[in-house]
Amino acid sequence: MASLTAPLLLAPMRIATWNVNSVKQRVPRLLPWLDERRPDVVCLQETKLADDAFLDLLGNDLESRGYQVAVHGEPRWNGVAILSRVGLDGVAAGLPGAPGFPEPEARAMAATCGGIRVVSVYVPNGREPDSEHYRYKLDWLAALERYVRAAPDATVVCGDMNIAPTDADVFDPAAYIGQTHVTEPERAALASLQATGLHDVVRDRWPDRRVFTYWDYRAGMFHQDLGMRIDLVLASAAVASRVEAAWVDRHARKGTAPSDHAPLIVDLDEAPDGDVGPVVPPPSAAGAQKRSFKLPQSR
DNA sequence: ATGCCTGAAGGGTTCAGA
Repeated sequence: MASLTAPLLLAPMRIATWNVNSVKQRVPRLLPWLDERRPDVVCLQETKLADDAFLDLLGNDLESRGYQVAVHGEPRWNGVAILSRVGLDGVAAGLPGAPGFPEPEARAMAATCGGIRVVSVYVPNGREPDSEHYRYKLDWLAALERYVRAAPDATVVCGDMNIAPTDADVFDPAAYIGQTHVTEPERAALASLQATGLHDVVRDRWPDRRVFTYWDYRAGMFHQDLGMRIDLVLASAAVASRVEAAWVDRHARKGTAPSDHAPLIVDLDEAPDGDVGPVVPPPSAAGAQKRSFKLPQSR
């Protein structure tokens, strides 16, 4: 009876991740976005809601769309969730051995969806280099790396890493010198995490593009495309080999009451080693990706 | 402008975010 499960494990699958900056405020954007993009698995960050409040707010709307829901939140800050309509098994809230500040915070959860171990993470901000919060961030990242090392072959870490991997991932590297998100220890921690065998699938797909996932709300930063790429989908080889499209859904950052982050969308092919060529993203995303390059602007 | 906007909790403001 293995035939009942084997095809399911190889089914095409759309995984998305989105720092929504309060799921309560984002309901008018989240639900239409789910209907438009139809992701099979969604990792959310910064839900900013306790678990019961999340389920009271969205449980029915998500169930009616076919999603099972796993939440790990707090009343006020942080909070992650995983939505899935391809199974939601082995749900684990939190990150074993992760430090707190001082208490453990709701910054990670994992579940197995469609045969893939999916991890939704909201890495601590770090605030100021060398601060207690910065050290907390680095310690937390070390716990994440330990977790990934013990994870199954098919694993994907999705979320807000709060680190720009390289200078190409910030609109003006000079403006960020000495700031969190770009310091060498943070980047080294991220590189070490990736060195466990995780592929940055959006950058892999757009190696030379200006690709951001976060734009400050202030001063027209999004309109000028002055942002950072700090949200990542990091896929193990078994998952990365199936990627047929990986892009930033800039459309979701536009319009009324957006999050300050855009979602990432990754489509997995059904064939692990198929020879299907790259798939062009939907028109709205293709247009966004074709924006002309701009010189970095000083603030 | 060393938080320009947004959100949360709580209370007439402060903290947090990247």
